[in-house]
Amino acid sequence: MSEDLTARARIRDAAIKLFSERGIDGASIRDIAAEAGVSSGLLRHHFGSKEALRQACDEYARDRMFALGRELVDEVGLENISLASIQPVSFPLQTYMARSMMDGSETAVALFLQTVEYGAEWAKTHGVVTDDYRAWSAVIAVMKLGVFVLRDLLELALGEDIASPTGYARMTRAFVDIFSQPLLTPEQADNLRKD
Amino acid sequence: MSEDLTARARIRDAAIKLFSERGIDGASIRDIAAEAGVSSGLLRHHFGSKEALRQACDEYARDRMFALGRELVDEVGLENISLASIQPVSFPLQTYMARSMMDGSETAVALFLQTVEYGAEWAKTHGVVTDDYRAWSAVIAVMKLGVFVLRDLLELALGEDIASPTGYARMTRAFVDIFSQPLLTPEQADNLRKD
DNA sequence: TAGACAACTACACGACTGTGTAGTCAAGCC
DNA sequence: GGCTTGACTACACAGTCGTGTAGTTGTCTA
Repeated sequence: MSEDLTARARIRDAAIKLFSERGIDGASIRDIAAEAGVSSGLLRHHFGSKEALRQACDEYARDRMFALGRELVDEVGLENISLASIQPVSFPLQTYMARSMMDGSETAVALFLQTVEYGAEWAKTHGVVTDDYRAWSAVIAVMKLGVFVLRDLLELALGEDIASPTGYARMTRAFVDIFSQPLLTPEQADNLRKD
Repeated sequence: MSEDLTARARIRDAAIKLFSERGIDGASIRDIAAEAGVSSGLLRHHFGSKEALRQACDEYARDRMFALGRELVDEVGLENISLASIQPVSFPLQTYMARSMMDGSETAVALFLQTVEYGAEWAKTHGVVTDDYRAWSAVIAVMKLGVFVLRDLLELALGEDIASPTGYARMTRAFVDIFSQPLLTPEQADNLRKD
């Protein structure tokens, strides 16, 4: 939250931080203003209302994430993206977006539905075996969001910050381990499908 | 919320319902009292404070879930439990517990850590391939909780209530599909592990 | 130099929060 | 009968919330 940002940008960054940590209702405009080092009146002057501030944060986070994605693809090409390299910037944005989705914000929910749609298409064209691509994609999507929304619990279980290099590596490897081996045998799967 | 329950039980059930839907901070004691059909003073008379009410709900939900699990194992044996049969009763309790975990309640967080511990042991004894059982179990646990905490989003994507028979079946089958086939090839997994 | 206008602050408002207090009412016991 | 006790309600209190309003400052420009 450096001083060379405009007050408007500092307010927006503070809002993204506190909304992420406490949820929309849990972060008051007075807290956000204090975090940004301005009066609550100035927040109101720049954004009009708490709801408008939240919308501005949503759109900023969404556009910034898209821009980051494009930059990365342009720079290094799609096939050899290093997850670790984008993490420091994209992580707070993803965390905010996950929380905003949970709180039902319009822009965030639209992005979620779009992601589910994309995931379903991906599954179709990549040989995923299911007869309900939408459900498959939706469940994957909420499970992924769970990691962001329940970050505190995850860190408690791991004993370290998942934004730290080692914590992030442990989480990433766990994902790889989970999604590279089947947890159910074909027989177990068939049995469960009968219920 | 039937009338033949004691007022204390009605308040507790109403609290579990509203805490689940709106989170701890989002549900006021006046709303809970109204949902239970009593005055807010009576809520206070029975539970002393909002915090104590939340603790009572935590312990009730935990004990009830344990009891349900025991009953089920005693009745039908471990190997042929039908998921659908316990769903109507256990679902609200799990939803409440997930939300309470997210809100950082002590009893709920303790249960979460216990679950992660149990999951790690399960992975060890069931041939899961990973060199960080705790991380593996923790990530699985938060992903599973994500489904409860982000239930609204999931239902929006599916277009139906996941407590409905068809919605619940779609979700369960998606889980089966996801966890019965690897999403990453061994080569992809090895590449990601190098990051 | 005067005026316009954006950036910014201070303060008061009504609504809602959890909590505290006083009191009513009916059932059980001496 | 009187008396205690637990279930229950009504209401007031202080604090915090989002919002509204009035006013100050500084900078650009006609």
